[in-house]
Amino acid sequence: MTTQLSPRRAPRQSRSQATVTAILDATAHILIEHGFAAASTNAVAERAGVSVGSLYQYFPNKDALVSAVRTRHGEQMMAVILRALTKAIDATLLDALTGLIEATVEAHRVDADLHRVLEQQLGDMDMDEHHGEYVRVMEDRIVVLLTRHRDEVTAPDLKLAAFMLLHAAHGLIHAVVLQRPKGISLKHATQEIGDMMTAYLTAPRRT
Amino acid sequence: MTTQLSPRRAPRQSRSQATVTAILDATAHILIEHGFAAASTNAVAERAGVSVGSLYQYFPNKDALVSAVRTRHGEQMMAVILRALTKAIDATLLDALTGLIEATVEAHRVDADLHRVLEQQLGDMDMDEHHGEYVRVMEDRIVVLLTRHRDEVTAPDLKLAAFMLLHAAHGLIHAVVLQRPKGISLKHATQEIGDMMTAYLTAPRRT
Amino acid sequence: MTTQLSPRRAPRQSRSQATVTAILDATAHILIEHGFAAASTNAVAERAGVSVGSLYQYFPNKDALVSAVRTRHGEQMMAVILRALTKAIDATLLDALTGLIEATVEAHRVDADLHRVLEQQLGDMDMDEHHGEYVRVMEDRIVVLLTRHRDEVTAPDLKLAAFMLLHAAHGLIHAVVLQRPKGISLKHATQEIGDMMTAYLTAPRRT
Amino acid sequence: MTTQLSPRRAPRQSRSQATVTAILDATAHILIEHGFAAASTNAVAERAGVSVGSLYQYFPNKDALVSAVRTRHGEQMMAVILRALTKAIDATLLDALTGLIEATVEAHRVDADLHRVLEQQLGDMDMDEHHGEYVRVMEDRIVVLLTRHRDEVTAPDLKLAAFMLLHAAHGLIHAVVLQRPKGISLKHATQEIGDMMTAYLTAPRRT
DNA sequence: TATGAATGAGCCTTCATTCAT
DNA sequence: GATGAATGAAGGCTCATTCAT
Repeated sequence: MTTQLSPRRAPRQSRSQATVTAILDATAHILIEHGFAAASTNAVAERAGVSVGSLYQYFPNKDALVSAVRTRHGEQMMAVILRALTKAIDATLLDALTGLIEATVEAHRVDADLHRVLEQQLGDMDMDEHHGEYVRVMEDRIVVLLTRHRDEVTAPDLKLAAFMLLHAAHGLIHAVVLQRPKGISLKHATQEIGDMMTAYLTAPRRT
Repeated sequence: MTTQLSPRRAPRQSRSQATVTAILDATAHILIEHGFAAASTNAVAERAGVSVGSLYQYFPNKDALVSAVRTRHGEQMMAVILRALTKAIDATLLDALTGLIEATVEAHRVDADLHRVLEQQLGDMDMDEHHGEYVRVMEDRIVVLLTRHRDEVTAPDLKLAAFMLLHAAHGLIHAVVLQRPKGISLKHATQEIGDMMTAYLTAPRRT
Repeated sequence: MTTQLSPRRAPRQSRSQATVTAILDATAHILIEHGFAAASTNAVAERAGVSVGSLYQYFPNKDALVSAVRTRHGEQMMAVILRALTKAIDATLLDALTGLIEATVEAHRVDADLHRVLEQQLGDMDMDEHHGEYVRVMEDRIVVLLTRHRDEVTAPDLKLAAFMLLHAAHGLIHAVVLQRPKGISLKHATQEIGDMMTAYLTAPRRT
Repeated sequence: MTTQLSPRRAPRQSRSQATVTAILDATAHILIEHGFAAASTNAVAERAGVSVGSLYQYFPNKDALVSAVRTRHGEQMMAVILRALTKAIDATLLDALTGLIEATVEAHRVDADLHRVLEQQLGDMDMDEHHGEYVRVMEDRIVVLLTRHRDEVTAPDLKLAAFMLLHAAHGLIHAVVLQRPKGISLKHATQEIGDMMTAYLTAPRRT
């Protein structure tokens, strides 16, 4: 999780770091504004204000470039979410869940459009080596969270419960953030998701 | 919901209908087996056993072709789901939900690979004109379903509840069907999703 | 040795044959006039009066194109030489040798410039799969020729003698044809080569 | 024939001389090991342990670089051959010829691979300004040699004889060294070439 | 002088689309 | 209508060469 690629406009930043960042930003921007098909290496280079040659100095090929954008985006999202997860250590189950959901919503909002584009166009390539790991990490963390509140949770299988939580919430957050349904405020939606999760976790179970 | 995409002349299925179907099938097949990048119009035409020229007789351009595949796929999924919704008219709330979920799982399973590929590569194009409509139709139907069981449902806002149901279930079904997590049977997962939905709908609400 | 690619302006010649020939000719021409470096696929296509696309309809890649040019050239040369070899069946040894040399000179003259360019630039690629075979065929034929005149030939090892003949003559012919030394007529040179070969073959051997 | 390609300042070998040598060596090495296509200026510079910038300090462009390699190689070969020619001053004609052939074989063997690569890729460039001169020098020397043995030589035109000798032997040596034919030892081949040359020079001439 | 990041023309190749047959 | 050869814009990528440090 060594995230060095993220924003950092601090004192020293090598020339090349700046160039790499510019290229990554340009790629993301074109991806968002014009889609994958328009993200030619020439277009990216031009928008980044560098030559194609320079682009290839830092990325061996186009796939690596898109991959890097995806990695950076994934790292940013994970960072936000894990921070929330850490902060929730001593909270109520509901508060913890709410915090996690809010963080995830926030993470998706950071770069909602990029997120949308990135979720597409990956099939061909390596289908994001990191994505699977992220999911696993989050499932584990949620299991830890649920374990800490074992007495309140009626669900027998915590691993299953974590899986359910994660993917139900993800589906909802996606719908809320990316489709921006009218008539439902983000705040309200977040709360409602928390309610659903809580209901699921604490509902009386059929013996 | 059985749609005819093109001129229809002969009783059962005209010559051209057959050609269109062949082209659509070929496209879907290549999409599934070799991915979007391999789905060139020439490749599609060859696999369909027609000339590129013929392909362009029925589809103005490649986008229209992929669009048609997506539309057909969407229609098939909708057909399955709506049938379940209709069948569930007189069922228990839980049975109705379970039936709906099962149907959705089934719909996704029908052509899981195509579904996956299709979820990618849309950004550029029209982002599925129909998809939004489908979602709306389903939300409406779910509202109808919930209304019929108004007394059991504690959720105050049925439109919101429908939204929640739809997207939470969708996220889960996607995860279950497309990622095929080990250790969780499809049947068990379906049931668990039903439980979550029920728990959400019938949980005691804070006043 | 099925040479179908050679000049033939006879009655029926399919459209594509003409196109292939045009491309091959264009390639040869550029190779001769401007060298390997200038023989870009685009340049070749333009000179051939077709589009790059068409070029790639007939040749999978640039290497295949150059390879085809080389093959065609080789076939043409072999045809000339083998014809001479066949014609020499009943001739004197000296006449046979002279005929062979004349034919080889002629073969080299056919497209001396192309020959020169082609002798270069092959290292990278397959180094002409055919070239080795050609050499072998010629050595064999020469052995046959020498055998027919066994009594006149003092050289003990005919295979070695064939090797010597072939490569000595080749070196000389190259020098004569490609460097066009002043002061030595082609005719005279050819005769002198014949003399050298005869001298070698019939010289008294140390026991 | 020891040539200094560049500014010379320090007594034995200046700093830059060493750099030039390193660059030349690197070029030759890459040419031999990976072929012309791989010999990019960047690759050469890297292997030489200098920067591209430095490379361009000593060679105005890539052609000049390859040219220099060719020149150096040619000089080395010439040195070997001329030494043999000088040593043969008082020898028998046969011994002189044999010595010359052996030297030439040796010269070709010194860097057979480089020789092979260098024989390619010249068309575009200056076609070796020196090569022609070398040939001329050698022809002259051979004429001198033959003159010294005028009584043994039946060939009337010594210039022509020298031409014949040079190019026949060259063709043979190339075949022997570069193609390494199986079944013929280098020693045996050298001897046979000597025999052919002698046979040619001393054969009875038709009046 | 040495360095090596930056440049960008140009190369090979693909593929959506057209149109003469 | 059907065919498929032909088209050529555009894309990914390389590499000789330059120039600010």
